Order: sequence, then structure tokens, then C-alpha cells
Amino acid sequence: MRLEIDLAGDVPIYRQIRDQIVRGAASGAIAPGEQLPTVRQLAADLGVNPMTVNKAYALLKAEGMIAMNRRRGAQLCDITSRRSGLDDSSDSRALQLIAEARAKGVPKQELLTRITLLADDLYNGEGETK
Amino acid sequence: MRLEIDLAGDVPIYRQIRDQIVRGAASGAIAPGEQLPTVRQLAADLGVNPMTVNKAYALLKAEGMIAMNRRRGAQLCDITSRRSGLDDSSDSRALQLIAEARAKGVPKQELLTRITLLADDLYNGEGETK
Amino acid sequence: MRLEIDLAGDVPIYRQIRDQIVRGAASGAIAPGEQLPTVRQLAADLGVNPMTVNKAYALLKAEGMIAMNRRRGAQLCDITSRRSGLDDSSDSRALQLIAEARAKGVPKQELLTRITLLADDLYNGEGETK
Amino acid sequence: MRLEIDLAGDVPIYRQIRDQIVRGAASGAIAPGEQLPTVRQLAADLGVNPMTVNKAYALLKAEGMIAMNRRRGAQLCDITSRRSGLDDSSDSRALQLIAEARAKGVPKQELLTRITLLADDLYNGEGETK
DNA sequence: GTGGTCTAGACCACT
DNA sequence: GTGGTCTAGACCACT
Repeated sequence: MRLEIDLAGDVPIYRQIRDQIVRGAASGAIAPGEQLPTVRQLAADLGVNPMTVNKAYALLKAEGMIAMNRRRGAQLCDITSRRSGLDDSSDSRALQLIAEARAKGVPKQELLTRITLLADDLYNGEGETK
Repeated sequence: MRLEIDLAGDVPIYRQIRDQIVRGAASGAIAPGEQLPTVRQLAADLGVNPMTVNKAYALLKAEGMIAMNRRRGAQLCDITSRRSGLDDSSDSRALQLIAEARAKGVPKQELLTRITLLADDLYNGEGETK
Repeated sequence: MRLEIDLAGDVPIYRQIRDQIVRGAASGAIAPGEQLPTVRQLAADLGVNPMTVNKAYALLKAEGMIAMNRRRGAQLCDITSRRSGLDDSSDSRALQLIAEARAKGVPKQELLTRITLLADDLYNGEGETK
Repeated sequence: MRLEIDLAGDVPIYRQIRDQIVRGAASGAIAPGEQLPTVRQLAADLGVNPMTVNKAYALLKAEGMIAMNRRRGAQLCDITSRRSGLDDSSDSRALQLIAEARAKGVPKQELLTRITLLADDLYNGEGETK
């Protein structure tokens, strides 16, 4: 799985790395138990400082998404060990998304159809949950 | 409409102001053509720097959400003059939201039910679109 | 409140800072809502790198102990906004402590008396809970 | 007695081994004078490097918990030969535990009740002290 | 040969 | 004038 970093945007690099690994885990591009590149390897691949990758990995570890280990590097956790379920942050972000759509005049049905489409795509990969 | 600023959180204040005005426009709490408080007024109400409110208003203006003029201050635009429809940013944020839900083991149907519920709530207010 | 850093020990500096601020909050040496020194100020006082203090503060923020804010620097949160209650980590550390005492031949009553004494001391300060 | 190693956590493996043997000694799962597995044996069982087990055993030896000799391998010491009593480290760790509980708003009595419960459990095993 | 921590120095967004 | 992020370079504990 290849990560794409946008150095120009205003999303911090460590956040881009974290987000893309979460998406990889969701789509099945990274399987549970699979090895991730080491901090140094990924830093070299992306042309960023190891500390930046380290920060992304530390965040993923705190979220229960990956386990780190001096011998084997980083590894994607099983779903069971991850922080579970829909939380306030999910709701809050979903609400903002919906509000922006409505404020721009998008009909409810069009929005829900679009989200359903995106969800179908993501959930129909070689993914982890049915 | 009352804005609530969370000084402790990660979200910049100007962004919180912008987000809440968008939500107000979506829910109907602010009507098209309605006057918004002046930069100074809102800054005083919230206890923040006028520059911060100014930045939020400038962002909303760039998005076509509000119009500013010297005489009448800021005013919520009609839906027709706003940037319309679902854009890449919407998709990207929706995708990240869906990915995080799936990565945490949330079944697709549970996620969609939740989003539909939130959308129903928001769209059934005194809102602007059907 | 004065922090004491042990550069020789094997406890990371950022962890020492975090631990001592938690103890200060518990003893009442730092009151809820009280300002903490800025990252740079504390770094200068302790003779460590700002990044090290930053890491300690980021940890405290993630635990809900402090709020950070560009205008006012760091501030101790109210108890209500902190992660609450006794968790698995507390139990696990308590269990290890008890096990080591017993393995060293300390009678149960002596251990409990000692812990009660320490708790009395700490809870009888100008502290936050009764 | 079976040791469980958590490769994902923050605690170094050698420390986990040491901690669990101390807990085994405290609970009576390992009796005074009892043979421990050899370094190689335990390393093979746990799937870790023999150096890691060696480090744990060296630590336990330095603490007076075990005796090593070429003939009989490692053996749990009598209580009388162990470093005795509550030391500064115990106090310091207990204090940190208490401080974190109080900082999170746990009432003193709730904390002491919990610790007493844990101590009762541990001391009522086939243990070594009354 | 990995991740964890730390330093010194820098630029930027936000206030 | 704050915290947030990033770099380049380093040493260390652990494996």
C-alpha cells in the first residue's frame, strides 16, 4: 500500500499518514496482523523525518489501531483490540458534514445516496467486517 | 442564535465560528438574508479577538455563504448564491468518517442508520431545502 | 509549585513532568483553572528542550487534565472534564504493588496501613475532592 | 505457572517476566525453594530471546528474589533472603497511584476499598506471609 | 537494527 | 508571543 503525502496542504503530515493507514485498514488494503513499514523505512519512502512518522504511529498506537514492538516494528491490530464503536467525534463530524451539504442546498436524499455509495465501495473490499 | 466556543479543544476558534454559522444556516436557525452580528459585536460576545471573527467571516464570504457590506454588515446569502453541491472535500471527509467507523468494527448498516438519523434531525428543522 | 527533574534516572523527563503535575493537581498545589507555565517557560526553568515539555503537556491534554490555548498557555481543567474513575491500569499497578509487598514478606495489614497513611496525607491537602 | 507476554504494550518484556514471577511468588503460585524454568526453557516457551529472560532473572537475583546456580538453575528464594519491607520505590509508586485517583475525582474511601479488595484476594491465596 | 527519547533550531498558524 | 509541527542529528534501551 502506497501512501501519498501532500506537503502543500494544511493537514499535518503525521495526520495524513495516520488517516491513510486507517483507510487502508478499513478497505482491507492492510490486513489485521500485517506488518507496517518501520518508522525509518516509511520516513525514507515518504522523504520525511522519522519523528513525523513516529508521531503518526504513536497516535495509531494510542487509538489501539497498531501495536509496536522493537523486534518486528509496527503491526496492524485485530479489530477486537481497537477502540470500538461510534463516538461523539464521529457524530460531530457527521453532523458538520450534513450541515454543510444542506447549507449548500443539497437535498437530503442526494446526500444519503452519496454516502451510501461511498460506504458500499469501502465495505465491499476484502475488508474486515461484513 | 448563540455560538459556543470551546477554548480547550483542538479546533481553531475561527473554524468553530465558521462551522457553527454553517450549521445555523443549515438548521434554519439563521434565515437567508438575515443579518449576522458585526465582527466587533460577535467578538465582544464571545470574548475573542475581532481578528478571529474577521477570519471566520472572510472564510464564509469566500465560500459564498455570507455577503459583507459596509452599510449592513454581514448577511446570510440566499442558497442560490452559495457554492453548490457535494464537492471533493465532502467526499474526502465522508470517506474518512466511513473508514474510521469500519476500521473500528462498526457494521455498515449501523453507520448508515446513524447518519440517516442525524440527517433527518437536521433536515426537519425550519430549514432551507426540502 | 516547583518541579524536580531527575536526569539520571530511567524515567523519561516528559513522564516526570506529567507525573508531578498530576500529583500537584491531586494535592491541591495546583488549583482547577490555574495557569501552568508556558511550554517555553517551563522548558527554560527545567533546562530541557521545549519539545520535551510539549510532549508532557500533550499527554496531559489527551488525559483531559489540562487544556491548551494559544492565548493563555496551559490551564488545569476542572475535575469534571478529566477521564474519570479507577481503570484497569490502576488495578494492574495496584496489584503489582501489593504483590511485591507480599513477596517481600510485608504483612497485609502493614501494607494497608501504609497506603492509608499516604492517602490521608494526600487527600487532606487543600485538594479537590472530599 | 504460565506467563503471559503482551508484545503490544509499553512494558518491556524482561519487566513483564520479572513482574509476573514476583506476582507468582506473592500469590503462592511459585513456592519458596521451587525451581524456575531455565533461561533457555522459558525463552523457548515464550518465544522470546534468551537474553531477555536472562535480564529478567538477573533483576530478580539482584532483588534477592531468586538464586541462580549452574547445577540447579534458578530457584525461588525463601522470604528471609529477599530485600525486605516497604521501600521508597513502593511509597513513590503508591503515591503516584493515589494522586492519579484523586486527580480523577475518585473519593478516598472508594480507592482504599478497592485496594483492600485486591490485597485480600492476593493475600488469601496459598501465600507465603500471613 | 528497532522504536523511544532528547536536543537545537526553525517556521507557521493563531491570538 | 503562544503552541504545533517539522527537520537533522544523536544516543540509548531493547531485541
